[in-house]
Amino acid sequence: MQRRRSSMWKRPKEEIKEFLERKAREKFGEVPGFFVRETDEKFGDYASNIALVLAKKLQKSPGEIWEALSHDLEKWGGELYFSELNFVSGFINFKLRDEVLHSFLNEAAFRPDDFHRLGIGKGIRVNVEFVSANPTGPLNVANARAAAVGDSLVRILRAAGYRADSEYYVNDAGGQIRALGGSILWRLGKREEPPQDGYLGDYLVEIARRLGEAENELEAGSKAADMILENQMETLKRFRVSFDAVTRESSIRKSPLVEEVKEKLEPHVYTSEGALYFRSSQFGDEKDRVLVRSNGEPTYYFFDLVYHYDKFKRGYEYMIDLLGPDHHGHIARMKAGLEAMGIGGGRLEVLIVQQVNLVRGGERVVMSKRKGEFFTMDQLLDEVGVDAARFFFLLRSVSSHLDFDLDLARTLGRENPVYYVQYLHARTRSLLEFASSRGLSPEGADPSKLELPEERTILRKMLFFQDLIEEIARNRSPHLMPHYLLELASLYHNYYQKVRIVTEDEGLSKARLLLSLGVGNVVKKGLELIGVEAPERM
RNA sequence: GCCCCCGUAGCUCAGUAGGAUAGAGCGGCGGUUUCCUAAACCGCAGGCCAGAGGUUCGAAUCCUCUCGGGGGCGCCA
Repeated sequence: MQRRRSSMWKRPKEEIKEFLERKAREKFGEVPGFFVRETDEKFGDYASNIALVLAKKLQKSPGEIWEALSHDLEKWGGELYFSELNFVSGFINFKLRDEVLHSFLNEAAFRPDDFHRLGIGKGIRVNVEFVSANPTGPLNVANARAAAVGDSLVRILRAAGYRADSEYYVNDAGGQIRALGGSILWRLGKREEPPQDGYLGDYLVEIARRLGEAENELEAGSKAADMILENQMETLKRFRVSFDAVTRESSIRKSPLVEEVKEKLEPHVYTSEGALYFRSSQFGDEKDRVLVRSNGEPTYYFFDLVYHYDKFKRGYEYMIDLLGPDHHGHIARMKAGLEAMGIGGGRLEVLIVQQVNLVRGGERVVMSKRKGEFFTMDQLLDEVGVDAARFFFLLRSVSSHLDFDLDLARTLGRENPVYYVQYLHARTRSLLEFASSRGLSPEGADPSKLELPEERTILRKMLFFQDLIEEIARNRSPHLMPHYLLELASLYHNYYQKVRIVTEDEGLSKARLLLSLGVGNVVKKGLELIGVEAPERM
C-alpha cells in the first residue's frame, strides 16, 4: 500500500488531551483518568472534567486546579486553538477558533479518501472473527447481523490505524459433518431415515442433487460442507463482506500446534473417568472442562484453543470474536485456556451479538429451526436490499436485541433512516452539479464566509467525525456510526431547507458549496465504513 | 439454582471507563413547495431512566437486593 501524503491536520481533541495530561502531570504528579470530549454547543466545542477529577484526588477545589492550569492553557492554545476558554461548574470548556473548523473542512472537502484517518491504532494487529457459521446450512439473519457488525468494525479499526484482519472459522469436522453426511445420504435415498441429529431443511435436496454420488457419511458430509460453505461465501460477498482468512477446523486438527498446545496445557490437566480435564477453574472458569473425551476424541473446545493459539502465533495482538448469545458460556473457558498457555486472557475479546427478531406488519416473524424453517440471509437481502440491511443491523448496540422491521426497511422516505442519510449524499452531489452548470465550484472558496450559526454547527459536527472513529475503534461500538450520520444529515437537511446555497453572491455560494462538498464526503465515508452505498442520485 | 444480555417518551432505541437542564427517530396532531431533489423541513405533545436501598460533592451510568423479558448452563458445536 502506498504511503499517504501526510497532512498538517492535527486532531484538536487529541492535542488538548495530551496537553492537559502533560501539564497536570508536571504540576500534580500522577493524573487519574479524565476526559476531553465534545460537549453541548452552549458550553463550547470540547469539555474536560480534569479539574473535577484532580480536585477529588488532591483534596482541593476544582477552582484551584483551574487556577493552576488556566494560564498555561491560555498561553499554549489561546493563539492556536481556542477562541474561548472558560471554567463552568467544574468543567473546562473549549470553544475552537473558526479557523480550526475551516481547516478540517478543507481536509474533508479535498482529501476525501484520507481526512478521516487516525493513527491511534499504531499499526497494532487485530484479528476479528465473525459469522463462522457451521457449514451445514444457509446463513440466517443472526449471521447477517454478525456480518454487518464484524465487517464494519474491521473497516473502522483500519481507519483508526489498526492492522485489522477479518477471519472466518469453519467447523468442517466432527459430529455435525457426519450428521450432515447422513442427511445427504438420506436425501440420496441411501438410507431410510435421516440421522437423529440430522438436517432436514429443503436446501439439502439441491446440495444432494449436485453432489450426485457419495460413498459414505464422511465423504458426503465433507463435500456437502464445502458446497454449503461456498454458498455462504457468495451470500456474504453479496453483502459486501469478504474475509482475509478462512480457517478450517479440519486443518487445525492436522496442525503441529495441536501438540504444542497439549504440552502447554500439560501442567494443568488431570484424568477423570477416562476423560482428560483442563483445570480451567483455576483460571477463572466456573468449572473444569474436558479436553479429550473418554473415547479418545478431543472436544471442540480443545481445537478452539488450538485455533486461537494459531491466531496468536500468526502475530495478532488482539483477537476479537463475535459470537452468538448461546456462546457466552464459552468466554470464561477460552480465556482460561489462553491464560494457562501464557498468552493472556486479555488478548481475547468476545462480543456477544444478541439475537435478531424480524418484524412484519407489527408482528414477529416466527421461525422454527426444528422444522428447518428460517428466514435466510439471502431472503432478507432479496427483500430489503444490502444497504438497508447493513444500516439496520448497525443501528443497535451489539448487546441489545434487535427488532428488524422489514416493512420500514423497504420504505422510501424520512421514516427510513438509511434513505434519510443516503438522500443527504445525493442532495449534496446534485447541488454541486447544479452549481457547476452555473460555473460555480468549491475550489478556492473562502470558508470564513460561513458566518451563520447553523454553518458552524455543521462544521463542528464534521470535526467530530474523527473523534467518532476513535470512540468506535476503542469501544468496539460500530453502532455509533449510523447515529452520527443521522445527526449530521438532520443538521444539513435543516440548513439546506433554510438557506439558499447558490445565490448571486459568488463568494458566499462557493463557501457554502465547500461546506456541502465536505458534508457529502463525510457522509460518503461514514457510509463506506459500514458498507453502505452513497448514491450520487436518488 | 447459577451465568450473560436487556428494562430510558405510546413504539423502536441512543446515552453506562460517574459529571452540567436525560436525547433521537418513528407514530400522533398542526403547518411548509412560483426557489439548488418534498426520499426534505418547521412547530406541538410526550419521562418518578422497572422498583428499593447504598457509595459519592455529583448516579440512567458503580454496588446490593427485588420484579419483568430474552438467552445459556453437555465428554454438542
